[in-house]
Amino acid sequence: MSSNIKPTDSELEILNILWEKGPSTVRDIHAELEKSKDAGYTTTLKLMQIMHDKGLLKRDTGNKSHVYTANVSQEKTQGQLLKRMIDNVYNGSASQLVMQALGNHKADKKELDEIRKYLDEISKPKS
Amino acid sequence: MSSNIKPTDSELEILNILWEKGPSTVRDIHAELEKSKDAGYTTTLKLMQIMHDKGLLKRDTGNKSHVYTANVSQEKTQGQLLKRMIDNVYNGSASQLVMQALGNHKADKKELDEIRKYLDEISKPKS
DNA sequence: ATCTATCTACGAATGATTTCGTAAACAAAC
DNA sequence: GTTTGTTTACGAAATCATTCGTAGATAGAT
Repeated sequence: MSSNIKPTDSELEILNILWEKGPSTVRDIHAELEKSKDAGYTTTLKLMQIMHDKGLLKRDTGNKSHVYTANVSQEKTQGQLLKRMIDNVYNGSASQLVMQALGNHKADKKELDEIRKYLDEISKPKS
Repeated sequence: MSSNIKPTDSELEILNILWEKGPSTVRDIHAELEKSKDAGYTTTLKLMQIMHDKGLLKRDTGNKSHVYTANVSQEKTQGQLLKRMIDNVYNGSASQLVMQALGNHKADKKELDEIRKYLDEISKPKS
């Protein structure tokens, strides 16, 4: 596999911002990060440079301020982390994870209905 | 919070074995671990000593071979890790995690029915 | 052209995890 | 009691993530 994604927690914070906001400079990301934690600017810069080295980000160096973009999709990353979680924490049982997620986080009625609908859909033999 | 559990991957492997097998010596754990990876005996020992220092394990030093037991429950640990995952990876949306888990890991019919039953149960106003 | 702001690059310190070698304690067998 | 094998304890190396200081490049304003 060329793609075995395992971002750290800090890297995930940055990816989340990039997924939501789209292409951003270090300054942009740092401004967002500062809302919830405090870190030095060069810390954020270094993190993003490392992520670029790892292939998690790509960047456009055309301007003075480089513009970074996520180089991994949100869905694929979520999927990989989820699979790791199911394997390592739930011993391979996705349904057990699902039930614990439903139980602990009291989704509201609308969400539950949505899930039910989704269940029906994937149960249908024909699309 | 006295309990903010964040075991590393290696620590989780050991916890999984202890949860399944119950109280075990370092030798026991190491024998299990060797089935899937190779690590030195003293590596396993050191890991378990650190886990004991952290409060993840408790131990009985009565005999020559100390007997270790998990000092955190499987459910609580799963719950904490799951919550962290929902917050950090799914931006707080449990239902989105659920749907991706259902979609990617094609649970079989029996599992799906089980989940549906569970859904109905937690939807009921009265227990 | 010079000054000022900002940005990148680099290197190093810190801290945590993982690994393992070595020594000392211990028990069982001889 | 001495040897042999197993166990614990300790310390240190190797790796990785995180943090930040400093230097040099760059663009814009005066």
